[in-house]
Amino acid sequence: MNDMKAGPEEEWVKSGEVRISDLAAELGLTKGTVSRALNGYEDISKKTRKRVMEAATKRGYVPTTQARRLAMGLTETIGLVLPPMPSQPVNTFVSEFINSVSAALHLHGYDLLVHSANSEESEVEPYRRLVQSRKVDGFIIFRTHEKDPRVNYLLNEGFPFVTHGRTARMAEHDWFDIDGEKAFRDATSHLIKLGHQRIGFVGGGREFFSAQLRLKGFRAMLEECCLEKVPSLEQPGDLTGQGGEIAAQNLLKQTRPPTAILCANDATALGVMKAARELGFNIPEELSVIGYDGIALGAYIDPPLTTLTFSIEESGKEMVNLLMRRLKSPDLPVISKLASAILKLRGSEGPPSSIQNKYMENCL
Amino acid sequence: MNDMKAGPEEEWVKSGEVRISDLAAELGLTKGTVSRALNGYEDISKKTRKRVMEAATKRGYVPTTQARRLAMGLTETIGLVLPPMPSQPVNTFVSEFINSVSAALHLHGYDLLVHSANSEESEVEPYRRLVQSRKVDGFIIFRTHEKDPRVNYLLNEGFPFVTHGRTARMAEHDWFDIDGEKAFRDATSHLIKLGHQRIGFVGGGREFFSAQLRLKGFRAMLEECCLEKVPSLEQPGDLTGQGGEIAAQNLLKQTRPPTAILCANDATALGVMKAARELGFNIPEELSVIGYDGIALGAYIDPPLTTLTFSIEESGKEMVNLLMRRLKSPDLPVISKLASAILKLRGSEGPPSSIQNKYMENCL
DNA sequence: AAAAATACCGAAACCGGTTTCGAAATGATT
DNA sequence: AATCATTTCGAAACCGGTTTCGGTATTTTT
Repeated sequence: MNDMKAGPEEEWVKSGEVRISDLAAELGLTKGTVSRALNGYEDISKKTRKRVMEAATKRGYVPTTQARRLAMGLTETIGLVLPPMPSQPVNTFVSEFINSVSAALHLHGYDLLVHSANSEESEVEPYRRLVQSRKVDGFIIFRTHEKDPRVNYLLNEGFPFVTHGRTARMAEHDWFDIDGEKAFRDATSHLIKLGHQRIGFVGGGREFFSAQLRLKGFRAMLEECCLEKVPSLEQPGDLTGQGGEIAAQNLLKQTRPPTAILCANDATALGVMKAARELGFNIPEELSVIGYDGIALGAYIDPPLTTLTFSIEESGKEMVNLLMRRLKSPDLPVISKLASAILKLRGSEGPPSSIQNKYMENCL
Repeated sequence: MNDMKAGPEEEWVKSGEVRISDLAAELGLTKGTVSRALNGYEDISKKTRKRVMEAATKRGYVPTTQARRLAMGLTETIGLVLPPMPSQPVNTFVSEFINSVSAALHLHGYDLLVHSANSEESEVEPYRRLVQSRKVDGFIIFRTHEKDPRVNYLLNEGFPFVTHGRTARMAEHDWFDIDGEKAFRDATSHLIKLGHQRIGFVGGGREFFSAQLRLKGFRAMLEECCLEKVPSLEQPGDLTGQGGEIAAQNLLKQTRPPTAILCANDATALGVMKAARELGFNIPEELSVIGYDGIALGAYIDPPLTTLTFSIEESGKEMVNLLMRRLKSPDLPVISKLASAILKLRGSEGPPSSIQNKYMENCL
């Protein structure tokens, strides 16, 4: 009576009511024959196949996934466990990543199971549960640690997975990563060419391998340009805005504060900028800041955040490719892919206010 | 030889190798008996039950999820379809939401299947596929439209779901929502009390019901305070930073620009602030800006963004509760829950530079 | 035209569980 | 001691598909 606007009333059977046995009975065939007809087996005559397929589309038959998967002995599902979210999640990365992974998996007929990690239990526990209950065929892991218990567990189990980021055992598993070392070499080089000589660095937690590599790139470029390494200019962080604030305070309250700060990610950079403002530093005139991640938000702040950026979509796609390959042939040799980040100049960096290039002439 | 550091070598059976039939054979029982023993049926003697459970834990038996679900005729899986991401996703909301939903589902033994929407196909297509292939028992839907094709489809199918946000057919389905109308009444009232009389509004797309309700709250409070409604001060947006920029330009280039702008979400607010800066408006002295969402990043910009905020974790939890109830008893009457947002003052609003309270005395 | 090869489909086992039903063993009742 | 009620478990069907194997019907070969 009152649902006239609910759209055109097509002659519509409710979805998912017809089983393969119904179809078989209707056609005077057996389940097996229908199944083979639909799955393109060669031992079915063209005539019957056509008959079957027409009946299938007409009746809207779609195989029950659970049953098919049970029979075939696979789940066609990939697990992704969200790390416990920090209290201040600036994780625009995560949703984009999930999106791209999910889309890429879909092309292969796979589903994405997203599981949240309970921070009270061990990090590997969710993985253990998913493996034991056979809910997934493989994992996508991100935010790797150098010594990663998840990686250890899965390697030990011989369970397929791909990581976003390297680990101490990267020779033993497939991985995809952004070349953070090169990225930070580039960023550091950029700052040096602008004339900076005292450059600060705010890292991620020591547990994250990627953060270490970024630090490594930073140090390498300093050395290459004959700039002395000042330990007090290297501050630890935790990849959050708050961590950035604290680190920046430590840096800027020094007697000789840096004229530029490199940050392990954008959230950190935002914290650094906040602290800098509060301490009266103008950005970029008195302090250059560069982040890492390329979050869209960075373009909207003042000044827009210069950052190292990469394609999350590509990351997801590549990782899925690696994983699919592994699932198909578990014994293939381990491979990996290293993509590079690009420096997106947006305005939070510039030449230092007082240029003193006394060391510069020694280098390029 | 070289894997000595791979952790203590426990005497460990590879996970997931033992089936219920193995267990049964080992115990001299049948599959059925073992199954009933493990599932707490009353017709199993305490002695056997104990024997079975001990053997199960000893051998590390965990039932294969696929098989159990097939037998029981349910998937214990909830689907969540990500809307096609705008090119500039400031979607910190999404990852937090996924996280909280996933965690809540886990408490009920349910899994979360995250599916990405292909922007080239119809919005309901992913839902249709998931329903037909019987991959999920229900859906979590967010970002509802007033006339939402997804809702129409699922209602028509009689398929369980809960929405985050209301729809035109909200009387027919369970929903959870934030009271955006009240939120914007509050925010508007706050601005009026500060002395603002020309207040701009940047909405979301007209397709989003929530954006309409926010507009409604804005208008209602204006009227309540006897401020005239100026159509040109209501600008459409699209919930992105870019949309905010354009809308702000339209507002601020008017001969009598507003002294405050309310935004349908934080991303929009960031775009507004950017445009305002570029047009030479000081925030908050010459222009107050208020957003909606409470994204953590808002605290790190300059000035920190005042915003309407709510608990995403609570949202996820409540929605899962509603959905679980529905799955248990499909015929229960529809219920809904309305939570309220709170105005988090951070600094992007203040009194207008030139206060002209000529209308104020008529009202509270 | 008989024999051999091929095309095509039915029957049945299987994936790994759950659940119903009935029978045997045990205990309680008269 | 015979009858009845309970406890306890085995047997088998079932969930909805896939896949192997073998047997007709048909075609090809000689």
